[in-house]
This record gives sequence, C-alpha cells and structure tokens, in this order.
Amino acid sequence: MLTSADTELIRVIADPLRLRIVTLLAHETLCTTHLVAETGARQTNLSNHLRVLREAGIVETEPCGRFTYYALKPEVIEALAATFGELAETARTTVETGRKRVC
Amino acid sequence: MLTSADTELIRVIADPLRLRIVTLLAHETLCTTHLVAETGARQTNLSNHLRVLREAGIVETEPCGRFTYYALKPEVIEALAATFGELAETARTTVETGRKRVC
DNA sequence: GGTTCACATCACTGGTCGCTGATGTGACAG
DNA sequence: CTGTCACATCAGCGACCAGTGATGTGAACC
Repeated sequence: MLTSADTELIRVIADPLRLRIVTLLAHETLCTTHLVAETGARQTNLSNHLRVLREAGIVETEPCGRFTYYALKPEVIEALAATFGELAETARTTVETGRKRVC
Repeated sequence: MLTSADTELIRVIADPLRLRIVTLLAHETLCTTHLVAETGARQTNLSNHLRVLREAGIVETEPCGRFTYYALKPEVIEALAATFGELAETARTTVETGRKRVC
C-alpha cells in the first residue's frame, strides 16, 4: 500500500536534475566533481539536490579524502518498483473485471 | 532508459492528493462525486488534479449521463514499474561490482 | 422553460520552491 | 601555515504552483 512517505520519496525523484543524477549513479558511483561535469549544473545547485537525495535516503555518501562519493541505494529503487508493480497489478485486475462503483 | 517525459509523468504522480486518487482508482473505477467523498477535497480542486492526471495520460474518462467515470490506465503504471525495475537492477549490479569512477 | 446537479474552466493570490552568489569548512599540496 | 580544491551551508530573490471562489456548460428531472 502506498503511504504518504512514498509520496515524499517520489516527489524527490520527480525532478529533472535529480532523476538525471539518480540515473547516472545507477550506472556508476560518482563524486560531486563528476556530476558537475556530467550535468553542467553549478556545484551549489548540485550540492543542494544531493542533500535532498541524501536526506530522502536514496543515496549514500562515502568520503574519500577531499572527495565525496555518492552511491545509489538499490533497495530504495527496488521498493519503489515493487510498489508500482503492485499498484499496476491491482489496476489491471480492476480494469479487466470492470470493477466500478455505481453513482 | 529514463527520459524527460518520465520526469513529467513521475512529477504528476508525486503529489499527495493525486497519489491518493491514483490509489483509489487502482482499486475501483470511480466518478468525481465518489472522489470528493473519499478524499474530502473540494470539487474544484479535484477537478484540477483530475485534469492533470488526464493530460498526463494516467487516467481516462468515460462520461455516463451527468457523471464522469475515471479509470486508471494500468499500462502506464506498469511501464513506470518496469522503468524503476530496470533502474534498480542497474543500480544493484553497479553496487555489487563496485563500479566507481576514479577522481 | 426553469431548476438542480455533476463537472469543467477561469482568474487570482499566498505560499513555496528552486537557483544563485556569498561564505564556511575540512583536506591535501607546497 | 598558506593557498587551493572539493564540497557544504546560508540567505535572498524571483518564478511558479496549488488551492479557492466565481462562473460556465451540459444533462436530467419537474
């Protein structure tokens, strides 16, 4: 079942730049410098978005000297995929059985 | 692969009231009156949100006399679930193989 | 035709959010 | 220890958005 917590999680991902970051991190663990180079966004802006992703528990950080590596947490995305999967399945059976509330 | 179109789709769902509507419609096809009763939101507000969902192609309408039935389109949610599934799988292998770009 | 009901659209506004420049901090190099 | 680099934080401003009341529309009932 979807909760309000899921809303917040989805809201965090539902941003062009953040989705871009998430996609990049899904393929490769990167540090901020790389993300600046890849996205072309300002460092401050990226730092703000990374903060949001961190606080939402979507990514985790690993300091390495002056650098900070950002890694995507697969279980969060997996949980999201599962949630939407269940929702899709429910919707599918609703449509196929023509479940409808009368007015 | 995630595109900017997906961003818009996710953004539309990433709203408390709209996610509530989507969840309700996943279980049962309803018309606006039911949604007003279920959510407690104003009719105008709901109509606005339903418009957004309709324009995003997430729901479809079926007029029935004075009433308008709203039904969730399962294929949209399925596509979303599949997209996140692929993303999660990519992230999983990235973490397990320790794929990381050097600074 | 007039009324009521279900629903959509419009126009406005208050609050919020995103981007930015400035600045702080901690780590390495020399 | 001084400068530089990587990154975080802060404060402020402008743009956008969400909710609302007013209003439009079209269908049913009398």
